[in-house]
Amino acid sequence: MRKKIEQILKKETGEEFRLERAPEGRGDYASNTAFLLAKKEKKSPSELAKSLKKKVKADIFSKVEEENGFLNFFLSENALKEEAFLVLEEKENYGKGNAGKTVVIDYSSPNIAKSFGIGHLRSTIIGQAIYNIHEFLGWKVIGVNHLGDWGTQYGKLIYQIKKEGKNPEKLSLKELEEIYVRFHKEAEKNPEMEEEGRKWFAKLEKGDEEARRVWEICRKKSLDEFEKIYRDLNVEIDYVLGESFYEDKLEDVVKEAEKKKVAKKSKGALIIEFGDMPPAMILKSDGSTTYLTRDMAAAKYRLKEFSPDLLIYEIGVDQTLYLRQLFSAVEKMGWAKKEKFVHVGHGMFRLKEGRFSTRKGRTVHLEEVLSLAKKKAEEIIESSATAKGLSREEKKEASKIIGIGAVKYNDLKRHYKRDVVFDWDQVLTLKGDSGPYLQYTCVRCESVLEKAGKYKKEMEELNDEERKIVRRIVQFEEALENAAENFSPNVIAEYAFRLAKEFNHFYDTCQIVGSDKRLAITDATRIILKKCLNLLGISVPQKM
RNA sequence: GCCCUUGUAGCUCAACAGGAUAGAGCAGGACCCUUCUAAGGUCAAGGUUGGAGGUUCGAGCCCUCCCAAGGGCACCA
Repeated sequence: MRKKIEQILKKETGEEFRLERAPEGRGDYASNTAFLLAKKEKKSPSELAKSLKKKVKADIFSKVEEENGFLNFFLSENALKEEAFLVLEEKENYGKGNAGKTVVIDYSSPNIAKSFGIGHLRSTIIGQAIYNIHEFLGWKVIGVNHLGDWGTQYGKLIYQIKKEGKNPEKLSLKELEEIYVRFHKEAEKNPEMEEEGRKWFAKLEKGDEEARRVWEICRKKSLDEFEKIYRDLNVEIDYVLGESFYEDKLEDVVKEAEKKKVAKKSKGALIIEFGDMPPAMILKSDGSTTYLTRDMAAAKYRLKEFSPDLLIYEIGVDQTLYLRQLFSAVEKMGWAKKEKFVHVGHGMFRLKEGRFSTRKGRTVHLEEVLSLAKKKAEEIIESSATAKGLSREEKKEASKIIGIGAVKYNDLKRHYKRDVVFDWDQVLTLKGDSGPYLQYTCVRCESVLEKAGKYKKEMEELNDEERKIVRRIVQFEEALENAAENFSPNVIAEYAFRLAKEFNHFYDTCQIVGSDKRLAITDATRIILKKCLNLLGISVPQKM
């Protein structure tokens, strides 16, 4: 809608317009074009705005006003209605794009031999939302789970397992994590253990049978566990291409880097220098590879295999420097321009008391969060009047959808960039600005529509309440676009919350059943809200 | 030490390119269920956008300095 109007305005006035949402009571769209022109032409903005106003004739507007240099555009009733009917017609396809480009998204990417911590939740959920949004806009999207399944840490783990004489088959992920923690504790006193760990990783890289066997077991166990969590979270990642996948591609990368003189020797290791950043290593002095070597191989592979227009890395902000180095290294190698790469660096979870720390026992396991959220939803659903009549099975299913929705939304409503202070009360909120609030509003629409039965797709004159919601519905595409451009699912979350809030107010003040126009508005609201939630990876229960 | 990021109501967060009166939720206060789902709604209260300068017709957003917090800086990933 906005783009359409911008085009019309350009045609009629010959000027570039960049519309923004108008403040309450000042129409539907506003423009500051006159101010921008005023600077260039040294004229008064107000004068310019007035002369621009005269040129605008499109009947998509009911009126155009000039106020202190701003131009305020009021959409005509017809334009609004037509757009609302379009929603009803196209349903869940309303707003679908046809970008025709390809994007590879690296997200979730947990480390193996560790339980899935709350830390990986953000990458998983935000990554999936960005995936959904791009897909809906017509991108070909390839999701990659860059599993952390290779590296010295597994040498250390194998060493410690052997030292403790444990049978890896019988260890749970939690126990593996504990063993790894013990290694670090002991290594503080015996630094030579670090060397042992590195040796075992070198063995692993050379294909040592024993090292290989233990590693395989750990990997398999982790994958099984992660699968379970992904299923719960309703997340499906197209490819699991862990770091180990690139094992046989690393030598080529190293050789190519040497040949192209991108890398050079330093203190027995092989490094890449950048000038504006500290150097990074691709080969350690003992000849084993690093994280960067594998990520370079991964980038090369993705570029070749998928020919993407864009590569998104949804990884914590603590990796910012590292990823800048990676993107720069890829460019130095001549594989792609670094502008093709984007790091969506989400802020880290923290506790009020400080950082999460496995060693200090300050951890929160995702499983625990999800099960508590489900439990709380279950309690509310039991005491809820509106969920009466649900069977026990249905209640259980609904609590699962609601609990998980709450956890996801709590994460997605924030701007990805900022740290999150982990607070049980907030994660488990089922009221107010929360996932369940949106789900509830959706279900509420559904319930009203069901009660009303069929309605005629007609709309007579809109009153203020009705108009307000239709205006909001029309803004959906803008929110969607904004979310995609900035890799910010929170824009959609916020938009959906606004719509839900306005709808609930409308619901409270207007009798819906019995009015075709109001039923049409309710239906459109339902479609858009559900779409928003789906894009965020949140399902809606039948009843709640 | 160097580099990056952040600072908005008591708490947790929004604010779409630098735009008009800075918006929500939670907590606390006063109300609304014999009308369509009260996980809802209404009203009131809550702010010198960390501080000081500057640029601009206009600054939470841009620049400089200061303060505070977080993160990163070669054999972890």
